Amino acid sequence: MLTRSEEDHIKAVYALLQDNDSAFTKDIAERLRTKASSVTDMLKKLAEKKLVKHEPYYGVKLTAKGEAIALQLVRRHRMWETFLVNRLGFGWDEVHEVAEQMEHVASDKLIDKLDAYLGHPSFDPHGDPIPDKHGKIRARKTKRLSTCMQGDSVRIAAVSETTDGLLRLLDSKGLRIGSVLSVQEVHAFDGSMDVKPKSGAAFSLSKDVSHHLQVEAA
Amino acid sequence: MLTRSEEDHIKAVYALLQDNDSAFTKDIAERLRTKASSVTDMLKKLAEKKLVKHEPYYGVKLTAKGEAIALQLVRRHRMWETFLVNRLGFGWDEVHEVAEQMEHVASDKLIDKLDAYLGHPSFDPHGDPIPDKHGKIRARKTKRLSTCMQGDSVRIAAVSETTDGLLRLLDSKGLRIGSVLSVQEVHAFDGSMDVKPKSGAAFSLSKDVSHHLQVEAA
DNA sequence: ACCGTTTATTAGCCATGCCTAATCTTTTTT
DNA sequence: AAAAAAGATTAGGCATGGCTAATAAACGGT
Repeated sequence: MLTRSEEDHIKAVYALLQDNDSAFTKDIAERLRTKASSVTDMLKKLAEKKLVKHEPYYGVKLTAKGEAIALQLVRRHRMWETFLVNRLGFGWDEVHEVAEQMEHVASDKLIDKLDAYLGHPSFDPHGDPIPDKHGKIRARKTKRLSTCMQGDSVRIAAVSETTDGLLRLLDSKGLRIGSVLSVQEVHAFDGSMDVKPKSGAAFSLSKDVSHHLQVEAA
Repeated sequence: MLTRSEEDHIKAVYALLQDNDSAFTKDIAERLRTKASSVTDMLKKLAEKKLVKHEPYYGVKLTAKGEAIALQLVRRHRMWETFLVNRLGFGWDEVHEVAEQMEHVASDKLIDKLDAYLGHPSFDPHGDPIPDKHGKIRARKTKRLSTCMQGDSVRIAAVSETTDGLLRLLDSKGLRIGSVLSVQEVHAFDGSMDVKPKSGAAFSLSKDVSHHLQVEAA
């Protein structure tokens, strides 16, 4: 059995490995609102359990076993988010904290039954893929909106940050998963871009925002 | 904020106070599968927080504040049990452990929404009352089947023990919440009684069983 | 190639929540 | 009433998972 803290560290490493190919002590500490020295200790412990490969001073990767655990946690987290939004009527900006607690409830049978109850969803309310029972993630070819060029027409597939602020900003502009928009202009100066939704007036998005929007060709 | 262990101790005290008018260190320890000395430490801590009144050597009671917390925990526990059985299709003998974990998820909004989603249930799958948002418990006039006399006709209202063994035994005899049965004979020797369900043949129940069946007049 | 900055690690401390063993209290037996 | 038993508390120890301060390694700019 893993402790809650061990699970949190594995999840943090997994999340960081999505963007970079090695995870660093400092970033893990920041994510967990803890200190680098605490993280070093935990990495040592997880390395002994063969869940991570830790090269001191050079960052950490997950072993196959560690990744499998991370995928289960991601599965549980996204499944509960789906339940909270689709069944209980929470807003997509309200569910992260609660799911963070629920994901640590350990029962395979529970998640299997929940999966069936929700109709075996492949994506959570933020558009992120839900790993299946065996940890398989349904592949999609998406890219960041920030990498798109003038004239591209795209559909929003996922929002890769679950802070209240970003989600509420999208709500206020009428953007949600599935929204289709075309890129009007990209400003080299600050990376901001003007986009026009299918119906409605064009508006501008900062690079901070477009960077976190995963889109697919529309 | 309370820790998980603090919550567990408060719940144990509450449960013991249902049957006796003071809770003892030894019994709390047994319930929590821990040792008496650990319980003493925790009681001291809870007493400082004004959640229990602890008279060393003479047992412990809950303060109003402590009882309010216990009622919230009971509410969460029974609400999740209801969800697991009524929505996810778990058997009533399978849900205790999982609910034990889920009850520690802290979010008032979550429980409010779950309450509405389940249709504001007043009783859980074992027939136990679910305290409302303010901790009020819907009163019923029930008694233990073991206190009934020959000729009484009663309906099973609740099962006051959530061990797999008892629940499966009831399942095997076709007994569930709402079952109606009449008392044929009570044996003074061992306290066992012969009962006859509305439809079907009579059978015998040991005192261990009848003691845990809460019934109301049918 | 060196020096300063950034990042990691180690060493040592602390709180929590558990434990065992020893020492009370209270209750029960004789 | 004294002895024994049962139960509760205290004293002291241990593992976990945090922390700060001190040290070590890697990196970036000159």
